[in-house]
Amino acid sequence: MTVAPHATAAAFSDLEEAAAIVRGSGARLSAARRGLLEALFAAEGPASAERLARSGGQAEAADLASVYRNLELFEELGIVRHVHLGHGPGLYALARGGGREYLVCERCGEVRSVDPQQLDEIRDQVRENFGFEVRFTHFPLSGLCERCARRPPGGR
Amino acid sequence: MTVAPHATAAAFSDLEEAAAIVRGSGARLSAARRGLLEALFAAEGPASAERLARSGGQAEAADLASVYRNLELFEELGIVRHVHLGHGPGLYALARGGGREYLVCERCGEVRSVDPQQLDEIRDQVRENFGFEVRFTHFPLSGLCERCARRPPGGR
DNA sequence: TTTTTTGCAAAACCTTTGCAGTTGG
DNA sequence: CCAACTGCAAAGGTTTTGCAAAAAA
Repeated sequence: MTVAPHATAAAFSDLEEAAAIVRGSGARLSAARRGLLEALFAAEGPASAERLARSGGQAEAADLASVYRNLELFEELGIVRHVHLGHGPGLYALARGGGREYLVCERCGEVRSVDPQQLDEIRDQVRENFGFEVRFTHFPLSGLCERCARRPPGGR
Repeated sequence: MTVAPHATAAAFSDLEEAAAIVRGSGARLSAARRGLLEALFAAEGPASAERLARSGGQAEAADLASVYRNLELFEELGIVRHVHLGHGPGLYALARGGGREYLVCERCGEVRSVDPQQLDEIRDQVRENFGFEVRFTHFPLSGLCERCARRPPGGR
């Protein structure tokens, strides 16, 4: 239930800068870590550990255990963030640009990624009514997309 | 990712009426199912399959596979609903009284269950801005509770 | 009796952990 | 060289599936 404590968002705009953060933390920049950074920069959206392991550059997929360990490290360093979009594995993405927030359709699985400020009005309202400081970065805003909301329930 | 299609919420107010729904659907009212219904009615809040299996009335815990199969059946019949409150197992509760919606604190795990109408203002706003029909019955509204929001990040 | 349901065992899925060997600095 | 890191293998927690035996109608 509890979320991993993540450092304040790191500032980096390319692979070299991300690598520098790793080195700067005292951790080693191994081949596996470089490969994982490549995979993260190559991904267009949040990707599973499995998918990142396969796209690391090398022909053979990287070891999943190491991928998870390194994603955890990167998350502590503020390079990566992970999100749970419904059921299925957690998805990891670079923690750039203030982060995205997510809306997911429970019925069809459609994922909409939005800029945090678009949700500020809603954030204000939840804060007023419940004292909750809402964020949809780790668990998304969940509901029915426009299309699914129009179809009657039970329809798949 | 996709959510099980659930029938329109069934109307029942005690174990006998829930049992009648099971029978009425053509399914058999076995001892295991009666025990699971008892466990559901005895639970004060959403409970894991594991916990329900242990509290079915009998001394020995019910078989988990059967519990999951029956919870799925009950969900199709509109007797039960399940919710994912953060990490950890799914939690199951009777689908009575229009259902509750949930706010969960990402940091401390605090769960706040609220009446759906308390969220109508927020629902309206999300519908206007994104066309999304939001509901926090299956995946909760996630954020920081008042107390945690005041503590600086990284503090566990 | 016949069809449904159970209980057990096994597997599937995602993630974590232990450990001996390898590698980065 | 030595601590940090990897790869493999195994286990952990949750949920699903296959199947023969048991129970409901």
